[in-house]
Amino acid sequence: MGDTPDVGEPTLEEQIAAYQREFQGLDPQVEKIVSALSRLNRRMNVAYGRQTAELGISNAEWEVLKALVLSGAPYRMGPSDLAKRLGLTPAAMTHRIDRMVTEGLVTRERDESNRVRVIIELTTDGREKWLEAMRLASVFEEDLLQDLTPAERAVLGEVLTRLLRRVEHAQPDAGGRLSDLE
Amino acid sequence: MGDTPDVGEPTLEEQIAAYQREFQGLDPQVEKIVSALSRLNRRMNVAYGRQTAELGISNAEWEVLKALVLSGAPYRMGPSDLAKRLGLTPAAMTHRIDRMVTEGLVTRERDESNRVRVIIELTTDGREKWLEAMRLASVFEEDLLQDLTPAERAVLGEVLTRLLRRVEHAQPDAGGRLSDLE
DNA sequence: TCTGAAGACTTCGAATCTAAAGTTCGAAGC
DNA sequence: GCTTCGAACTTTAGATTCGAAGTCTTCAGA
Repeated sequence: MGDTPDVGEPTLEEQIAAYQREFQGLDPQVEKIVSALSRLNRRMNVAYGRQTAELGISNAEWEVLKALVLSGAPYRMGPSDLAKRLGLTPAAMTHRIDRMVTEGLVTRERDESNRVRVIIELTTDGREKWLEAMRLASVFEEDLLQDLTPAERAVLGEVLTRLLRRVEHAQPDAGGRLSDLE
Repeated sequence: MGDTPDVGEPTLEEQIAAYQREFQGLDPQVEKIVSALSRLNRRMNVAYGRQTAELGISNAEWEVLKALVLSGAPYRMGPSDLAKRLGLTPAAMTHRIDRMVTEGLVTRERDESNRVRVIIELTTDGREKWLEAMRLASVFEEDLLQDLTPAERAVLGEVLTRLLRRVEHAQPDAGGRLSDLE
């Protein structure tokens, strides 16, 4: 359980070695960074999923609560805005909202000034759930970064932000060769 | 659709500010690192998805090809090993293999020495697809890290590996408070 | 040999997502 | 005023997944 989480999964080092063996001309350092990023994110999502499950909500529902809270008071958004924010189709958003309404996490009502629009609003209960989830998540995150020195944290934050900007601002056929991502 | 998962998405800085506003007692630097990690990974997966789509395979199929290639020649694995490796249920693995067999990426045959077992083997075509996908992926990854100095790459790789180890070796009720992750 | 247990895979049903078609409402033009 | 177009949301059909039940094979013990 603790020591060998994934029975079939090779260690990061074994995986890098396998890449070198099967695909020539790969920079091991680049592959190490990319593989570690991917694995780290996967593990973190598993951890978040466990924590939110303890609160009786799914990871999907947590995403919706997060979007609503971060939009600021009065914690209202339309389904299509939520869908864009979460990267879902409007259809999936409709269903997800259905569930969350029956669970009392959000309310759905028509906008009286424009009856085509629908307003999704966070309930007090939904906001409480988000706060509880955040308390768990923040403890987890602090623990995760516990062994990093202040200097390491600073460098990590700066470098990751730079990489993110590079991916986000990638222009097709411009400076870099990165695909257009928007 | 999912091409623009972020039309309504706030910038990283805006999101950190929103967290500070809605949840007291959060370390902005920790949140910055965690948020950047999550976003970066999401963008990268979108990019990988586009590249594999160009080759006529899905991201899911790419994962299977990767597991088989990295297992080394003769590129054979059983369905349950593949399922463990990919984090799927055996049921999902059965269906995914079905598709890939009809597409000629892998073959499925019974193990004659133990007729309960099934052997999934990469086809030449499947191996070619993986190689093409790797060529695209490696170009993307090199471009992504292009602006990082050698020193930054070294620190990033080392720090990410350390974080990964911390998550993977987390002991319930031991040194850290991280939950058991598998 | 026979029988029961365990293992490996598949099948079945429910849940969730995407893509596309459908519905309702609002706004612009004739 | 009527019509048409477009926007916002919902509905429907198909795909993929998980959890649980089912099938087949192997192995150990009576």
